[in-house]
Amino acid sequence: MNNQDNSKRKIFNHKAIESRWQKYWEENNIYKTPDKMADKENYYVLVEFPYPSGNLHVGHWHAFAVTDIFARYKRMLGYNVLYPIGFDAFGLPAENAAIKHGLNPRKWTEANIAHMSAQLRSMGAMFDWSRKVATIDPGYYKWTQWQFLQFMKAGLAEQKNVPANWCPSCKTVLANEQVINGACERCDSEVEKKDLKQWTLKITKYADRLIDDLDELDWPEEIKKSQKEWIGRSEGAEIDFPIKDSDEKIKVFTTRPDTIFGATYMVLAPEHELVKKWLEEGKIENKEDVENYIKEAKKKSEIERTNAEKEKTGVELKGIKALNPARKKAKMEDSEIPVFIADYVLAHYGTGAIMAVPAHDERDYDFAKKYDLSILQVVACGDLPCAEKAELINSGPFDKMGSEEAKKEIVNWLGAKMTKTYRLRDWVVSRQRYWGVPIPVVHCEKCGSVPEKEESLPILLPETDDYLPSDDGKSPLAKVPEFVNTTCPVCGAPAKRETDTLDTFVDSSWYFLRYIDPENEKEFSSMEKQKTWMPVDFYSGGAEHTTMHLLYSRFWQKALFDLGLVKDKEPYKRRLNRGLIMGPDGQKMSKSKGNVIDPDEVVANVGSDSVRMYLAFMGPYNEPGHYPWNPDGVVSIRRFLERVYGLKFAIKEESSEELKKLLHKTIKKVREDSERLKFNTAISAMMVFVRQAEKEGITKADLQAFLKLLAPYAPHMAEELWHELALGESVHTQEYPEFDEALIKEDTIKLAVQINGKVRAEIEIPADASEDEVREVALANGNIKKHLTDKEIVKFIYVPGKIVNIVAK
RNA sequence: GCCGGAGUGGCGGAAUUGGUAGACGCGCACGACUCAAAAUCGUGUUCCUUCGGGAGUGGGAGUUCGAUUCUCCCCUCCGGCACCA
Repeated sequence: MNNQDNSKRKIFNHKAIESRWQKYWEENNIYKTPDKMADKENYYVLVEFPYPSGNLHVGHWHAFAVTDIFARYKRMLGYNVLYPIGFDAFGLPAENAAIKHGLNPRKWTEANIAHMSAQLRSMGAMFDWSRKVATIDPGYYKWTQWQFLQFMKAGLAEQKNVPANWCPSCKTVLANEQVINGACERCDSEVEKKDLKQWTLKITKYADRLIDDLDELDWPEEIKKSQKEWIGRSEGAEIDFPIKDSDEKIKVFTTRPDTIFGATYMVLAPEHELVKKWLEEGKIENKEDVENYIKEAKKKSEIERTNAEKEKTGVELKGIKALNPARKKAKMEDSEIPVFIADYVLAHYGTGAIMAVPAHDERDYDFAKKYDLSILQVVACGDLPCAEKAELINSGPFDKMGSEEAKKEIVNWLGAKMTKTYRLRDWVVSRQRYWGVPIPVVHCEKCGSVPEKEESLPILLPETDDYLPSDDGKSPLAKVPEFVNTTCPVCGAPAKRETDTLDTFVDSSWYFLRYIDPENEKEFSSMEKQKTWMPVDFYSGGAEHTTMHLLYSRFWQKALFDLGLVKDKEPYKRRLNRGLIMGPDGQKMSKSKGNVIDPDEVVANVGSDSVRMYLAFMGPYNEPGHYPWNPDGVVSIRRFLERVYGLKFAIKEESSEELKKLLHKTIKKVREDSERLKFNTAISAMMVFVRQAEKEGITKADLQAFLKLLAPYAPHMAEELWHELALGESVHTQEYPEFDEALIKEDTIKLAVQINGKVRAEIEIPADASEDEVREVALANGNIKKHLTDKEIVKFIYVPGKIVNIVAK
């Protein structure tokens, strides 16, 4: 047997305890969350809902079980806490499984949801299952379609030609956010650029607000910064450069209009409209060279083209000359400048054309050197090329003016305008795959692309057995005639349905609004419910969603806000990016590495409480570090819980003053650490307390207080002991214990005494001792005396309650 | 290249406003128990040491009575952006 008499730990049967209390909680509806409770404030704790894959993994436990600690803690503090659960259930894995194993994606997904739900219940989390949401339910996606229609009517959703990212392996387009280093986010295949007609959402219209509204959010700075950089706002001017002997103009975007007098040539992207036009009109003398260059540029992948290391190439458009508008207006020499095409200028950024200022831009400098173009310094910033802002030179009327001032002055003087440009592209939401929400649009020969009637929603995803995507960019839905052939909702003539489905990130852009009103058949989420729950108070999720889900759903919320459909312009008040659990070898868990930890197995061995508490103990929850799973670590938490269980045999009538003090210090520490998500140090404090209580015994009242502290961390164990000690209904409906400030204060304190910054002694003094008293005690100390022999005290420093430092020579 | 964040024992980590660096846990060592092992309990555990001490939070300088904490320079790792005009 594991339990000998010398052990204070007591083995418990975690399986019996878990099933007993999980059943009890369910039968008594402990976690059913009302929309309103008298004299309780609502608090909404959210975790990104999972994709229903085959099995729960450790990452799911880390996400849901540890956040559950926080939710339970808030609940005990007196909030009416909503902690919902659901499934983000459309998406490629189901479809790929269907193709590979001949399964039905809906059946496959629903089976996974059932299995995962059972696994999730084993966590003993305070999920309110009555609010469960799944994006594949017609009752849910009806509203996804409905919101899409509202966006369409508001001009926020439109079908247009875009340079789309095509994944040749998934055979669908992807949004920019879903292309990671030129590869598909899902399958890692290299993504191709194709011009395709796709449904897009106008997220770019919200670029400024998506940046500016970040300021009000209680989010980690690194997330805000990443989003800002992803949106990539840059402020500058749009300036027209006239073409010589023509009415045409080249519009450029520049952040440095102050350098315009040094623009000695221009560059257009090879795809620029004007190049096409001039070629057609026969204005370009070296037509063949130019056409060849364009062809070559097309062949290169995006990654090749945007590699800064690569030597710059380009071709001059012979027969075309542009005029530098500033030099011309100031009647200066050399206002006529050559025009090039070069692939270092990108068609989809700014205006697709630049004024090149080789003296003050490294890229332009390299290019000018290579093609022997003139380089003219116009800012006194040092050795060329230099981009620092400084006083202007060789700039006619603007000489001696500083860069910043000159920017505005020059733009004004030229009659140009200041403007902003963004890296962010519109969100391409159509997917050429089966397992998603059908886009509720009908294409009619007469009426064009028209929205479905709202009363026809949901447009159900049809049953089929051919899920194979095709190379021609058509969704498998195109192969289901009963689905495709319909009538126009406007004129009633025969028409064809849109066959693309929506990106799953659309489904997840509003799920938190459904949790608060899951049964509503009239609205996607009523204003009334929003008033009680929104915005989300605390949102925990993975760092990988920073520029995907987190950005999309903020946009979605803002778009709904503008339509008067939601009450908040931001969906999430506080956001936390969680860390990652690694394999025992410190590597990312993967089947091929054989370092995957199966939570079911560990839970079977040591119990749910041990697993959730170990995951909370590994490191600070609010720092997205990488924490290796230590199999011995989870066992150590189990040992801790056995000590806790053993405390019921250590109950005595009266406990020591010391233990009482320790209890109140522990309450303070655990409470504060839980609030700041430092569950690791909260657990450490509980361990210290338990060690002491075990040693000297504890009163029932003190144990009761401790169990309340433990309850959010080890809900089953806390409940078990609560009932064994006959303390009342459920520990989880109790109020959080308060600490007594008077008990935390010490009468005497231990003080380190340093000589010249080195600790030489430790003295014990009354907490309210005066400096003179402290000095007396310190100088009387034997070791201090010894170290002060032959030395003169220069200075005596006493920082009350902290330290004594004696400076001696 | 630019911008963030981080770097602390063998390992995960702690140190809330500058005040005894290494809490708590893992691992390891020794002891108790045992025929023995495991388990358990106890003790120790940053490094060096002539046992007086000395060094020490990536490296180097600085401010301070005192620096993991503040300032400057450098190195490494992680993340975001990157031919973005």
